[in-house]
Amino acid sequence: MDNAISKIQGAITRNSELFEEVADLFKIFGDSSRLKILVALTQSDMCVSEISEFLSITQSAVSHQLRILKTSNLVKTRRVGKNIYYSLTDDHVKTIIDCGMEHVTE
Amino acid sequence: MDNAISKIQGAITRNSELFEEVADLFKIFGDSSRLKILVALTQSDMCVSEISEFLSITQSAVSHQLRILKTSNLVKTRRVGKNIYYSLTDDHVKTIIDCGMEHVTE
DNA sequence: CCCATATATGAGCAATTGTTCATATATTCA
DNA sequence: TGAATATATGAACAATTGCTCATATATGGG
Repeated sequence: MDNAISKIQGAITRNSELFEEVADLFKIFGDSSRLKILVALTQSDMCVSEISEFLSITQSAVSHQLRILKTSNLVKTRRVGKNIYYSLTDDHVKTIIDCGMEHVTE
Repeated sequence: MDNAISKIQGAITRNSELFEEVADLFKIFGDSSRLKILVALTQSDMCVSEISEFLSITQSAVSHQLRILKTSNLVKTRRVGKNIYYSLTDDHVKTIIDCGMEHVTE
C-alpha cells in the first residue's frame, strides 16, 4: 500500500522547482563567510571594508560574496560617499538564521 | 565610531565555531536531493528504495545522501526485514524547511 | 583634473560536492 | 545453505565553489 507514499512523491515531484529554489536559498546560508556577513548585517549596516576587516578575508572575497547575496536579493546597497553600505532587505534572514541556530544549540 | 561594529565583530569572532556549525547545517539543506528527502520524511518514514524511486536517482546516490543525513543526526534508521526505514530524529527539520519555504514563497 | 581610496570583476586554481559504477555486506526465503 | 533482494561503500569523475591575484571602475579631495 504505497498510496500514501505516492501522494508524497506526487507533491514533491510537482513542486520540484520550488524545492530547488529553497535548496538554493539554504545553500547561500551554507557557507560560513556568507553566514557571518548576514549575521553581522542583522546587527548593523556595514560597508565592504568593515566586513572584510572583521572576517579577515580579502576585500575581493567579500565583494564576491556580497554579489551573491545581492543577486539573491538578501541584501541591498546604498552609497555613502566612497563607501557602499550593505543591509538586509528584510528580516526573513534573521528568522532563518535563528531557526538554524536553535537547532544547533539544542 | 566603529565601537558598535567592533562589538559585532567580537561576538562573531568569539562564536566563530558556532556559526561554522550552523553553516554546515544549512549546507545540508542546500542540496535539492537531500532537501526533498527531508521533506518526504516529514510526511512519512520511508525506506531507501522508495526514496530512490521517487527521486529518480540511483539507490547508491540515495544511500550516500542518507549517510550524510544520518551522520549529522537529522535522521535515524530502523530495520524492518530487508528494508531500512529512515525517519527524522526531531521536528526541527520541518521547522527549518518551513522557514526557508516561507521566504521563497514570499 | 589627478590621485588616493573604495568597491567590483574576471581569470585561474585548489578543494569540495553529488553522482555513477562496481562491488561488498546483510537479511530473507526457498 | 544458497539465491535473491536491500542497502552500504569506495573509487572515479565532472561540476561547482570560494578564494586570491590582477585589474577595472567609480567617487571624493586637493
